[in-house]
Amino acid sequence: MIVPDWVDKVDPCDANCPSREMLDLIGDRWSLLLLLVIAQGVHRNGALKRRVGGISQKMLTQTLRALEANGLVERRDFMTVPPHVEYHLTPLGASLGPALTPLFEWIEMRFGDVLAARAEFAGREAA
Amino acid sequence: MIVPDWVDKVDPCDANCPSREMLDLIGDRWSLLLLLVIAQGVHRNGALKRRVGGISQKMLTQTLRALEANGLVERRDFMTVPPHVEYHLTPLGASLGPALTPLFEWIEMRFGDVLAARAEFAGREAA
DNA sequence: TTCGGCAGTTACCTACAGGTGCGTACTTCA
DNA sequence: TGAAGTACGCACCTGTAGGTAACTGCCGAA
Repeated sequence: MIVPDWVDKVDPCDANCPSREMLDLIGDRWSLLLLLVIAQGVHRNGALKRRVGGISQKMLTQTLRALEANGLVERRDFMTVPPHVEYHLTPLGASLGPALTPLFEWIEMRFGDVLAARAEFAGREAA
Repeated sequence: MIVPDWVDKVDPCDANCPSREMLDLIGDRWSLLLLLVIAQGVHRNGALKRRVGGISQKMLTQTLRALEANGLVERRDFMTVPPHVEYHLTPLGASLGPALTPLFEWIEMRFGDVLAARAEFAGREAA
C-alpha cells in the first residue's frame, strides 16, 4: 500500500496536537463557507447572510466572532449610524485558502467516486 | 486583498455542492484521525482503538462503517474464530491523503500565529 | 407615522454527536 | 475454572451545535 508522506508529519493521537483544535475550528458547518465568501469579496453582515443562504443571524455572528478571535478575519466597525461593519480576511486567513485548494479539488474530482462507492455499498448491504 | 484562485472553483452557497456533504463526512472528530492511522499501517480494531487514544468502541465502529460506506476504507473480515478483521485504505481513500497535506502543513506552520492572534484578541476584549 | 434595513443581542428549544456500560460467542492461556 | 482478548451490537444518557423568535436604536423612504 502507498503510505503518503503526511503520515509522519503529525500525530493526531496526541490530544495536544494542534490539528485536533484546528479541525474543531474549521470543521464546523459554516466557518469554511464564510471564509470562502469573504474571500470572494462579500464583506458586510447582511450581504453575507443573503449570500450564504440558510445561515441564521446567530450562527453568522457567532462564526464571525470565532474567526476573528482566531485571527482569520478582521472586523472593521465604521461606528456610523446606521451601523456599518465590514469583515475582511487577515493575511493569516488569506493564507489558509491555498491550503484548502487541494482538498476542494479532491472533492470535485472524486466526489463521483464517493457516490459510486456509496451506491455500491448500499447495494451490497441490501443483498 | 489577494483573492485565492479557489474562490471561483466551488459555490458552497449551493446546498447541493458536494463540498457541503464531504465536509460533513470528514469534518467530524474521528474520520481524519482514523484515515491517518490506517495510512500509518494500523489495520485492526483493537490496535486502532489503542492508537487513537480517547475514541470509544462505538465511535470507532461507527466511523469505520461510514468510511467504508463512502469507499475510503475497505473492511476485510477473515471469518475466523476468534474474529480477525482488517481495515485498509482503498485507492480512493489513499488519494485523499495528498489533498490533506497542505492543510496539515498550514496548521503546523501557522498554528503559532493563530495562538498569538487568540491571545491578542483576548487581551483586547479584556481591555 | 409606520415600515424596512442596518447589525446585532438575548432567551429558549431541539436534534444529534458522541460517551458509558452491558451482552455475545468463541478461544487461548494461567 | 475463570480471566482476558477478538470484534462487535444495543440501549441509554448528556452536552452542545445550531435554529427560532423577539428585542434594541437609529435612519431614510413611502
